[in-house]
Amino acid sequence: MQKINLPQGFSLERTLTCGQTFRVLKKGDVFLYQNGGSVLALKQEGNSLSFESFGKETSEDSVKSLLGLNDDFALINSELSAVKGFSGVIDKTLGISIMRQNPFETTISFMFSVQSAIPLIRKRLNSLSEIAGVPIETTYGKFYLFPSSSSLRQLSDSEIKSLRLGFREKWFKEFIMSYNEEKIMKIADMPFEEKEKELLKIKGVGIKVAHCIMLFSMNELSAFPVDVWIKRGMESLFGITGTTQKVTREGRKLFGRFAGYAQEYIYYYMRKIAKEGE
DNA sequence: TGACAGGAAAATA
DNA sequence: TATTTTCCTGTC
Repeated sequence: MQKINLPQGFSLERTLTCGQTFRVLKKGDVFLYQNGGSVLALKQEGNSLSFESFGKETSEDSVKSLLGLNDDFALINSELSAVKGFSGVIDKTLGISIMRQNPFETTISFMFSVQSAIPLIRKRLNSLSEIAGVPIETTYGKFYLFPSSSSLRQLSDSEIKSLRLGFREKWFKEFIMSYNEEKIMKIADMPFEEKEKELLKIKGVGIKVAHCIMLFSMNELSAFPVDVWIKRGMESLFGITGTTQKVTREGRKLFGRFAGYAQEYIYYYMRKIAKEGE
């Protein structure tokens, strides 16, 4: 068990459940989450984060990077609150950070997210992991690692069918069959525009999913994924409407280099309001 | 039970 | 090039 001092206001719960990632297992006040080939048991107590690693050992630096703890939240929030009409949103969404996830799992996750609500996405990803992933025993229960590309290639047709991916199935098959880790890593190192262009070449990856991949797994904090919630938010907060392309462009222009953080805040804020309205 | 939720790609103009 | 239509599954 190791401990990390957290930045002021950080919320593990909000960060893991705000929608940027899916395969989180909550066991009481402990969250199980994969990092590389190991499973982390994470627990926050005030400004302290304790973590225990199952499988391979995990360094403190690796946990910090995963959870986006190296981001300068004071700077980010001060820049974003300079945007007229936005500080009220920040006040209600404090503690969320942008995680730095694995591009392979992130691409599949958001490919699965197309025209789907979060519980369904989670179900698909968990089934996939149970079918083809390695189980890791922890003191909090079993956790399946996300499958490697090679084990996904070995799935039978009936196993893939059992995921009930619908029209996403052909994208998934094509992606795993043509997946090349070197190529993805090369894309991750490209400048923003080229990255976006390359990601859009993947079948099943449109502008929203491309921006999710860039923001959550390729260190592009200015990416601005636009889904229905962001459209609602941008309209009600700033009067910005239009196509996904247009809202993406205007959101990036409005918020600048930390637009991705603004996006997470808006997403969390809009969903929270929607829940409270029920 | 039919309406509704949710993005990408193909079709159309 | 910009707008419209089609694609699937799950939930209520």
